[in-house]
Amino acid sequence: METKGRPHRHTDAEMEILQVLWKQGPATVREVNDEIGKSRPVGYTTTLKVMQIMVDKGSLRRDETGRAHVYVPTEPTETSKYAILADLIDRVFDGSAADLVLHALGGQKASPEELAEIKALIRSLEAKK
Amino acid sequence: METKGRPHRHTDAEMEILQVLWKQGPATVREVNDEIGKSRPVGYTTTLKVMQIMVDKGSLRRDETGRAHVYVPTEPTETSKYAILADLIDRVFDGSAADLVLHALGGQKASPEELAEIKALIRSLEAKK
DNA sequence: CGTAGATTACGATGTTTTTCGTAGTTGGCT
DNA sequence: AGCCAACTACGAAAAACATCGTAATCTACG
Repeated sequence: METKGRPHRHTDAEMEILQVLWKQGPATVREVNDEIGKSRPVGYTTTLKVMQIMVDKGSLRRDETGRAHVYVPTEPTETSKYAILADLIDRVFDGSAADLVLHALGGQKASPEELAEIKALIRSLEAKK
Repeated sequence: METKGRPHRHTDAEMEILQVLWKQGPATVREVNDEIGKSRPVGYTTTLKVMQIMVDKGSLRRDETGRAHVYVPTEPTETSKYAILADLIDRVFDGSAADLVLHALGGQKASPEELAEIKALIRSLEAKK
């Protein structure tokens, strides 16, 4: 295959691991594997292997001081999330962030509190300009 | 691999084709291939093959009346977009649509008009409750 | 200090996805 | 009718991914 010009793109297995690291902070293979194991069976060495590949690719860094290496994403979580969104907006929503937002909110997935939060953000964006 | 319980998931090549069909409406392989060709080199039979696979999988339907078959997505565009978002919200934004929206808006990609539009939607969602 | 338990390294395998070549078909044109 | 250009069908190679087994390595503990 070819990574059609999307440098920040992660495979499914990689995304799964990133999620855990985002949620739990720096972690060992065992910790990540245990967490993934909660939702689906997966061999320890499978997780290890993918994490090693991610280090090779540069998407994870690791501290090899201790017995069990501790892994951490190279990029800040926010940076990754923005990149993933930018990619999706470009590929699916025709470049329109608003279109994506409209769809996201249309999918009845936001609570009143969340809607309020979003309104607040919009107000601050409008003020800032 | 295993499709970890995400029935509506399309591969990259499939997404690329869907995008063209979403943008241009029903189209022949040639039309789709020409469009993709604008951004990257790809063989005609490659596109053909993927589109045939998509017909097999049920994500495209085709009209075989004419010489060149005309393809169209099985699912409404909106349905697919909702599904893609739901998947992303689940996998990257921890199930929070609001979190996704916040990130999308934080990426300075929305114009004042768009923000107004979003506000309007929020108001209508709040009213509906 | 030697051994059990856990961890890392690495190679191999199976599956999915992407890619394309070749052959066969069809329709219009002369 | 016969030919040419464009199209479809199909198989198969290549690339990318995910998965795991085995071996080597380390460390803590008894």
